[in-house]
Amino acid sequence: MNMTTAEENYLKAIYHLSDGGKKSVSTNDVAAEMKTKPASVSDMLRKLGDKEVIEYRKYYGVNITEEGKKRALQTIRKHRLWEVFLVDKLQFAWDEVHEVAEQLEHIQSTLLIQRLDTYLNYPKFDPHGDPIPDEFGDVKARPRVALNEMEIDQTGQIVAVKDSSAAFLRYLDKVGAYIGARIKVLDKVEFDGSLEILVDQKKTLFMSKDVAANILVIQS
Amino acid sequence: MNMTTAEENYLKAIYHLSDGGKKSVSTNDVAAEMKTKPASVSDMLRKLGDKEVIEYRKYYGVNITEEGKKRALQTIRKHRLWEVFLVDKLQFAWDEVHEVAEQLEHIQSTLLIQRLDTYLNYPKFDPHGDPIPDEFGDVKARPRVALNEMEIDQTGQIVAVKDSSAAFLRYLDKVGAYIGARIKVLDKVEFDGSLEILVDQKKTLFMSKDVAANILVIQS
DNA sequence: ACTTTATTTTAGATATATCTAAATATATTT
DNA sequence: AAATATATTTAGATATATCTAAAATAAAGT
Repeated sequence: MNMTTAEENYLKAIYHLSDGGKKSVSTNDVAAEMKTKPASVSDMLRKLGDKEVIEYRKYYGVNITEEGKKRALQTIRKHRLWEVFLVDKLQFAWDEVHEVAEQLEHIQSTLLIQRLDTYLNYPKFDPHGDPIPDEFGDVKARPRVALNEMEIDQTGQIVAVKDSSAAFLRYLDKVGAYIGARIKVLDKVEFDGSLEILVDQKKTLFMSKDVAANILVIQS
Repeated sequence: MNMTTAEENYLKAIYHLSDGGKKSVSTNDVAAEMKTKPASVSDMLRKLGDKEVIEYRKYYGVNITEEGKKRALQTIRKHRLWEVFLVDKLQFAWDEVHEVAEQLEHIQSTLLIQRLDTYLNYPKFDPHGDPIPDEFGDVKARPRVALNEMEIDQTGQIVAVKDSSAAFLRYLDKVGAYIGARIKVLDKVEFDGSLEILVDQKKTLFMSKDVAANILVIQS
């Protein structure tokens, strides 16, 4: 059962919005994510329901099925492999690749993806640090480390905080070190363990060892 | 003015059938080439005519315009660059690449094609020996050599004959050495200059120096 | 519980790309 | 020049993917 490009894109959006199938997703949320109208989403949900990649109850939103999850992960796998190709081989910057990868992910050829994977030497993470599912849809979770444990020149992405008090989150927000931010350790002061951090390739900030110890990072 | 994948494919077919814009092309011929019905072709020709990439007079077939030629050549350029990528980098066999390249050629990104061209080291010919147009649509003609002048292990494609008498063409047809056939010189006999030739990677045949001298080949 | 608000679906369009069947135009034959 | 054959177009469907406007349903507030 083949899916059109539009169907693949909707399924991917539902997968992401549902946090990998954990939550159910509303029509309105899908419409916002896809930058289209709820009416169009209703049409598409009916179709995806018919294909049994989602479970669709009218007026009550959708849940992705196991089959749907598998298919979404295959599309994500293709997207991220192409991103690695564009950055590693064609010298794209990591923020230039998304639009092109959105197109490339819909190319249909199992052989192509196998060969590309081999050619790229079986990468486990894309240029944004996101994990690449294997051909069975399994994802390798990247171990999280506290920011203060990272070495100079190492890069990563902020994924969580240990201390989630409002005051701490306000501070993080203020300095731009939000969840999802790309960071690089520019310097570490031996005396007090404080760090100099580059956030999103533009903003530099200093933080104490205690603050850094509360920020969890996946390395890339 | 953007074109859909279907429009690009029709335009490419018309470009090939018209021999690069030299002849006009009939609706039926396009239908046969596209493996579709003449009625569908009529619809599409009207649309391509509106976009001024072809000149369309009802009941009298089409001629491709200069703008249409330029666009067809860009699609061909992309197709052939992707073929080089698939063969050189991903280890595809030259007869496995067409279907995938048909999809890849429609990816829209000028930067992607520039970078791919650079990455592949500006190839001038694809794995089938066909020339790759440059970004302005200019094509480097590959010099043609007589088959008897080729060395052992050299490969190429039969593109023309010097003696085009019916008898000679009948002979070529009989042995499978038609225009467009891929050939490889397996052996040359020094005594009489006769050759052993592999045709289309399957059929071996022997031919005299005189016959070979009348066959023109582009090398690949 | 009833009313209001927000969300979601349906109905009816539009645009692309295709088809079959019927009509029409061109080309060929006698 | 009329009849026949071939090629081509038009008319009317179908399927996908989208939209707007109206109707229906669910959720929230009083």
